[in-house]
Amino acid sequence: MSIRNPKQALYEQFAIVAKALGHPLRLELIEHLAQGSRSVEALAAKLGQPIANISQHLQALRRAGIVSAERDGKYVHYSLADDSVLSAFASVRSVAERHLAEVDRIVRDCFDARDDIQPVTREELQALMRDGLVTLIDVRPADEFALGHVPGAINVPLGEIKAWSHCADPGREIVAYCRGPWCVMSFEAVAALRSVGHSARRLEDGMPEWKAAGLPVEMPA
Amino acid sequence: MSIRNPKQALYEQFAIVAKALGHPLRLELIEHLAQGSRSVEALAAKLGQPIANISQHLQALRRAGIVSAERDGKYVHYSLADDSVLSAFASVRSVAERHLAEVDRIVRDCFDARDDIQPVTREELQALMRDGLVTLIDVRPADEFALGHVPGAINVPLGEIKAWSHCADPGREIVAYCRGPWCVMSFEAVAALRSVGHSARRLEDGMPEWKAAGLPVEMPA
DNA sequence: CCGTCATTCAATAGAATAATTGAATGACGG
DNA sequence: CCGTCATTCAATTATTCTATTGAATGACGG
Repeated sequence: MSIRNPKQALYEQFAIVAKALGHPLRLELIEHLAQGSRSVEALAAKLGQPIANISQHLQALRRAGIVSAERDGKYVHYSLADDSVLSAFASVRSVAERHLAEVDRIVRDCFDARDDIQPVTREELQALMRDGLVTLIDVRPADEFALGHVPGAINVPLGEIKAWSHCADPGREIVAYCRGPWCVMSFEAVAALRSVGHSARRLEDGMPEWKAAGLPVEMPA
Repeated sequence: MSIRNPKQALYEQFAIVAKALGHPLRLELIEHLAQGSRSVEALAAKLGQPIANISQHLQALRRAGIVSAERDGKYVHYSLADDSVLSAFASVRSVAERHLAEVDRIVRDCFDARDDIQPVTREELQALMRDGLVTLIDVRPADEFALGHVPGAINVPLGEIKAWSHCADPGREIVAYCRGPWCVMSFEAVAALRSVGHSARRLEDGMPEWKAAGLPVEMPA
């Protein structure tokens, strides 16, 4: 073991944080925790993974200071340490988006048919909502909607989008949002709505980014 | 191999980037590359590591889109892909600084004696330089100074600081900067200058951050 | 065309990480 | 106090990562 100067010791700590971000499952955990705090069991169900595996990944994230855990009776609720985690995630994503050819390829293959849909910015949406010009739908599952959503949004989980679209006013534009910038749900919702003749667009990013931008969040009683 | 949906495929790419940041040596490479582009050999010398090892780490960084390589005759010059890398590094650092107790400990143990020195902000420094009130020194090695420095700064590598301090005007405040926020050199320079009676402070962050903020950089012919 | 030199590749051994399984812990409810 | 249930721990195996060594590549200079 070589003698470490303070800088190297610090860099080892920074590396612990980066390493904790360096696994797709853990990134997905962060995305879900960004919606609100969750028990181990709930996260395991969302990700379709064994509980012990999720528990260990969560502990890795906790050791890196990325999430914090709070015991509540039988359950342990995990949540993101703070918004700096989201911004670290966003920075890493930005590097990948700019410089990895594989990211380009995936986006082209899977999202390209939909890239003519210019996302609505948060400012734009606020203006549209203020003027009552659009219907805003939150396509996340009901439990995530319940943990906080954009004021005025109605919850239409992805599975119910087809049924809901028949009742919606066809002359009114629809804006959809979900968990975050690369969450497929809002892409799919917009595609489904457009396929039955609705005018629909995505909101840029998702709920966590809305909240991190300091915009109001509605929480059901 | 399980079937991957597009989101998981993207998250694997993001994880590649984060994983590449997840090693202390690679973080140190990024710090050095942030000063300017470098050959493999030069980086190996700076880090005191075998060339083959550095070469492999650089290739890991390149696969993650973090650095780019350009052949120039016998030499291959590596440089940072762009400023998004610096901001990713900064985000990771920020998470570690906020949430890792070990980072606190290291900073307390190694930098605490100097924490009464409020760093000078970039704006403050610009005003002070405009009014000619301070002497600005760049305590990095001469080769890094040559790759770009703050206009008006004079190069006083750390080893020469003691000798230089005798010639410096004792009535004039000195501001020192180096490679970045946790580069020890400017801390040590300030400590050395204060120990011989000078009034000295650190600039916040270092050269790469100055440049990333869009401020002017002086490059010798 | 050949030697030199910077860099990369290939192969190895050792260390760390990931997923799985089953057992242990710790808190609630009767 | 006992059974139940959410979570964590411990142990195992397979995989990946790291550092080192020595050989291969590729470009320059004579």
